[in-house]
Amino acid sequence: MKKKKDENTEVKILDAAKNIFQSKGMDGARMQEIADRAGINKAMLHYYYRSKQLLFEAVFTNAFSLLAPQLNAILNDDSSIEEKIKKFTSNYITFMMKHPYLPNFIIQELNRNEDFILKMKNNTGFPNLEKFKKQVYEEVKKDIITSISGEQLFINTLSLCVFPFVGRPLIKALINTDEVTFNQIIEARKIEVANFIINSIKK
Amino acid sequence: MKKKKDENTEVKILDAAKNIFQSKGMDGARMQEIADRAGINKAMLHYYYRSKQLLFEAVFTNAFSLLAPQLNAILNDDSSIEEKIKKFTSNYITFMMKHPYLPNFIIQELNRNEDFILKMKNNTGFPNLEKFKKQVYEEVKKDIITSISGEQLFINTLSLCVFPFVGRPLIKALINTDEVTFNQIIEARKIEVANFIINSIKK
DNA sequence: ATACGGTTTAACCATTTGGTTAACAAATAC
DNA sequence: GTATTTGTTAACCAAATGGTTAAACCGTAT
Repeated sequence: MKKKKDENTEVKILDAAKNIFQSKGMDGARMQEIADRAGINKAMLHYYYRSKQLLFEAVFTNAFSLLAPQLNAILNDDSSIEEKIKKFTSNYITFMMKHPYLPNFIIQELNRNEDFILKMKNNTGFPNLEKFKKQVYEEVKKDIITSISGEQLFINTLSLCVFPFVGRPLIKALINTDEVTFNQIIEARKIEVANFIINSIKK
Repeated sequence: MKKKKDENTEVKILDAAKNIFQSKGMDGARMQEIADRAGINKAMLHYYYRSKQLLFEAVFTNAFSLLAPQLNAILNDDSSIEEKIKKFTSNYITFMMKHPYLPNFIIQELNRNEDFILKMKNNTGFPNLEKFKKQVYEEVKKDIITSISGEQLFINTLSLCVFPFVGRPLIKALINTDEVTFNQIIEARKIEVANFIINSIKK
């Protein structure tokens, strides 16, 4: 089987690249460091991925397509807004606790190169908010929840879930707490965030 | 007056460095680009600030001390929690609309080098949450607001204010909107966020 | 006028960095 | 078995980059 070796190497490279890019960013990452981490010669990086830019894009796309379906699945299921909020916050916070590097990586790199998101948008599976927005509109009309736009509710929910991960060092310093306690606070948010939101919008 | 010239240059450098560092980050910034932007010779950067690292730290400290007092002022004044939330969200969002680069810069660089925050903590004027926490505790006890910890309420408030600026490109893509509309949404949040929070915690 | 201090510049330097090459190794095909 | 393709490496390269230096500049005091 001739594929054995190169598949291994290709995966090893991607894993190493993931690790380095996600902790140091595109600009901070060094090709040599990626090669070292993968335990192979630097030339192999170019053999499999041609350039730093392309290797980076592979990592980024990979990371993004890990995050996007999570959003989509919940936004488009058939439960009520309240149910959706509960599922979303709990799932998303759990997910990010497993991949704490991810949100920051994606946000950081999207800020560095805004055009990047366009490539993602063209991918199938890019999250679509239409159903959620319509649903919010309906529930507001039926007086189930207070008057709020789908966009604002979505931004609020996303902010409450993601920001503690992105702003971790800042928040940790501001509330003057250590790593362990901070993780407990995050853990508590799996439920707290949903309650906070629902408390706010439920009539 | 011999100070005239160098003060000008020093300030010109800091301004240019601010601009470059805040849009490209420490790793992405180039000393030559900073010099070009300041309209001076690259050697001057080292004459006034010795190294890239020190120049960066000057910019960072500068940026941070622009943000910190904002927090402190509101957290330590004598109004009720509800008043504080209102002031805080409105002030903070207004502030960030004026400096849209700032939150991302600070968060990005704190993630790159977590030790950095320690230096900031030693500065006088680093925000202190004690009063706010005590106040939340009291208002919960008096049944003015629902049961919530000061930390969680603070994290929620900060998240709702800051995240839309940090995650701007991502959110813009997700809610599928253009720059102008997005700015309107942000503008609306000056009031929306406070209402959202107060709705949630007020009994 | 001249000597002196800080300021500014062009040229230079060592190192790092992304990327290439040419030769070697190891499968696979014939 | 041998030719051929694929995978891997060490050595190399040019460009970029942070930083230095030595000389020039310029306002001021003597």
